[in-house]
Amino acid sequence: MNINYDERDPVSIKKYGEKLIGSTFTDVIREAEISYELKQETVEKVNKPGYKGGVGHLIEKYHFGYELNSNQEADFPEAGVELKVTPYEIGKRGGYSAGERLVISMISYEKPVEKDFYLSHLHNKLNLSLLIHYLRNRSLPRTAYPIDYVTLFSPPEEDMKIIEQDYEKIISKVKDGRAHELSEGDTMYLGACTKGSNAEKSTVPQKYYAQELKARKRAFCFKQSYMTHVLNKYVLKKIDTYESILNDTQDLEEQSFEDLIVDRINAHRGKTDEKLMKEFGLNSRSKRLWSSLAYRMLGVKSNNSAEEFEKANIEVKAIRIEENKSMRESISFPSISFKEFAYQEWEESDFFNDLSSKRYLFVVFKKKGDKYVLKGSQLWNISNEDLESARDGWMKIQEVVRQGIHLEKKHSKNGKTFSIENNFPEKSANRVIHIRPHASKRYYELGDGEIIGKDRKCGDELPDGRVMTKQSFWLNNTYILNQLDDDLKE
DNA sequence: GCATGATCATGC
DNA sequence: GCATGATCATGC
Repeated sequence: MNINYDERDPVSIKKYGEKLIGSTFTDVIREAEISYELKQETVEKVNKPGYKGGVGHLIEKYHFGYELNSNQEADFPEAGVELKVTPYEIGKRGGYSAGERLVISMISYEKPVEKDFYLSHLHNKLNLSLLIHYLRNRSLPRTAYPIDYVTLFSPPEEDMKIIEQDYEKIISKVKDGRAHELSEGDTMYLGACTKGSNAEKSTVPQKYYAQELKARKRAFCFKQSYMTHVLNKYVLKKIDTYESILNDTQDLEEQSFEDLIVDRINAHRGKTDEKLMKEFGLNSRSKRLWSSLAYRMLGVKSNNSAEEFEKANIEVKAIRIEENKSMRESISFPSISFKEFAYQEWEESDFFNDLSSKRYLFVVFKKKGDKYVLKGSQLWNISNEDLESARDGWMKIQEVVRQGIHLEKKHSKNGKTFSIENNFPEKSANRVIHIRPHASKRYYELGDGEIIGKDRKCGDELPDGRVMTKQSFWLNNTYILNQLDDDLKE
């Protein structure tokens, strides 16, 4: 490959990058100006199961011809362009999503924070990126992944406003010596994600602001949900399907996005479900009713989704509190694949990624007579401390799966029915999470040849080959109730 | 009254 | 067809 581009010109860099479209990483290595032996070695190395985050390096080194640097400047300083090689995936239902969050730069605990976002090194790095998207298909070796899209991307002004607010929120924790309280779910589009293999190895003193307190190593990133939006809107150029909550960026001059959405809901405090239904012209008592009410209060007219919420991974969750102050439902997560779960690291698990980066907008209704009255709303995400508790529960459940779960038939007293009991920790064993079935029918293959249930799709294979009904992690209803602001519970 | 396994039912 | 919000049934 003849390396030929103008490193001062973003468009020239992009044009040169576009030569990659249609290639795989094997092709990139094949074109490199290195010995045959080294090429062989490189392919082998990249395809090893544990190989980390390096396919981007192949492109930097062999296609663009520069050595990687981890300095604070952009990769092409004269053009102000940062090169980002990042995966995307095609879901079961044909939707496109970002494969990962996009890491931008480390958060330093050793230097004073840069107070002005627009003058910060971070802004310099995220202002203009050359995104190179490859399709990740886990059934193929890594070097066979195809490079499909090359796109210059700058966050639009309305996003930059929110990114700035996110930045302020993150640096104010660092500045207060509270970096140990940072969490990716604290913010909207720009997150503070963990870095390093795990908490034991990657916790360091907050040298500049609180030497005595250690905090997890973290980096600024664009959240995965934000990158999914970028992929669909700017890379694939799909037509926008989500309504916005913000009318224009003016909305953010006076208050933060968080305050704005909570205020919009809270303006309706004290109204009954009946009254709200009438006000918004909703008449069906379907299971969508509660979230529909929330979106209408937010000013979203048609859908049960909003652009900002999709980008920020905010989920609207209606919470109904009974007259005895209990809450019926726990909050479910996508079902588990036991074979993956059994030997996964916590911070690489789907559950961790989901739980730590997700935010909920709780819209709380309290039962009064035969009606529900709106108490208000609260934007919530799990604290770092509680995430540790969840980790503890997760690991105990994982241990049961590794040991080989006990499954036992238990007949009811009259002998007419039976259930399959397991030895997962019970709900009360962990403050934050529990595990429970989530499928339309039960399905078990008990290993002795006995099959219970008809629909194999409702089951999930265990590492030892047996099958049990699909299970999900749930946030305990008692925990959620405990997290609500006092005035929402009264 | 709650825990736990099980299932319903809507909407994409 | 499937994910997921919602709810049920049994037993303590």
